Amino acid sequence: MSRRERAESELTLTERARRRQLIEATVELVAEHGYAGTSLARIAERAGITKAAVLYHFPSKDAVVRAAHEHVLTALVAEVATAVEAAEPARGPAAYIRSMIGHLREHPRHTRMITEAMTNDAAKHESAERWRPLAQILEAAGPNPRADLRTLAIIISGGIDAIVAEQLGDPAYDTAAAAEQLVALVETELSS
Amino acid sequence: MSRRERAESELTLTERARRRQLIEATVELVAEHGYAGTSLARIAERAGITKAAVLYHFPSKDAVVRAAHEHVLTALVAEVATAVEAAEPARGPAAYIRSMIGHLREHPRHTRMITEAMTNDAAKHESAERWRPLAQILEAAGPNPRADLRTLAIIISGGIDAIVAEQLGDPAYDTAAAAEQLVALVETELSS
DNA sequence: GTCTATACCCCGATAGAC
DNA sequence: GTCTATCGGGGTATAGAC
Repeated sequence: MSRRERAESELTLTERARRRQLIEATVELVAEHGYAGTSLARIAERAGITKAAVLYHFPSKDAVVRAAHEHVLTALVAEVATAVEAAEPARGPAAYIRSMIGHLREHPRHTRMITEAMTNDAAKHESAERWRPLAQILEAAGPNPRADLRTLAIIISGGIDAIVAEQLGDPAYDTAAAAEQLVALVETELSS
Repeated sequence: MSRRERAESELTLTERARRRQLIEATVELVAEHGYAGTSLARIAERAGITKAAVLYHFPSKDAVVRAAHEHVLTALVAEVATAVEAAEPARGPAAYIRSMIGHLREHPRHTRMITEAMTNDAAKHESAERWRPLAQILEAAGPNPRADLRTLAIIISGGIDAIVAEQLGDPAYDTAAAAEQLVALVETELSS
């Protein structure tokens, strides 16, 4: 709803420590019990304070969860961006797919946090924020006569989500191999 | 958790009418307000009875929502199965994609109900129930040297979900065109 | 067999004391 | 900055009216 009221630099030291502590507790709890199973009381308990104290540092439960979501998303976006920029444009889509699936495989708790956040209405994230960067990467990879890049980006994102979700339910599922298969599918399409 | 205790035929007339009424009310409410925004009190209010009366017909709120979810899913599965069986095996994947996206476009309320159910823990649906039938359709479509069919099925399902979700956020999005693009992608892959 | 009334406990949030 | 107290509302369980 509203932007961050104060800049990070204006926060007290203890304030920043508390926020970080609460965010970490929230990421763990959402990973373990999902959004609905994560109550203010549990977050407070894990941080050693009371419900009301949590609501002193954040205006609402949704704000806590949103902060935790952003924390985790920032790390993901940074890693994917680095990987894509390090690749030559033609391999951008492959770098995007591999780094995103790889990051989520290495941070399963973050994964649950992100998937939970996508569904709960806090996800006022315009879906465009998800597909537009990928569509640009696809465009930079070269001319593509056949596909609408928005739809292709949406399909790829959905495929990534489904692969990652599959591993959540079946830890033995080989997401690296799945990533390679998705990469092959996309590169075939881009050169068709 | 447990199977249906009594067969449909053993239910009272009023019981069946009430269940249907409650399921319809729940589908509408979940479509309008999401799972979290759908309370027993609202379901009861829309049906003209009290919370406790709802819990006479169903053992819990989750059971009501699960019944509503199954109701909607049954219609989807039936339509898709009919379309796939009517197609020659080689066009099975195309029929699957087109009929599923088409059905969800024509029943937006069902769509919200299904996507909400997928995330909330009531989704004890082994994901295998989703990808295995599609993997069989892919297998029946012909020999496929390159792709692991489980992963291909997972990617296709994710793509379908993402396309349908996109339309929920942007009603102007052309899901029919997106379906054709996904069909083309899959058929290219299957003939590679 | 169908339903109402009631009561319980947990949740998110607010007010105000320390 | 953190607490207790309290509120409205949620899901659930039971007693008992009809």
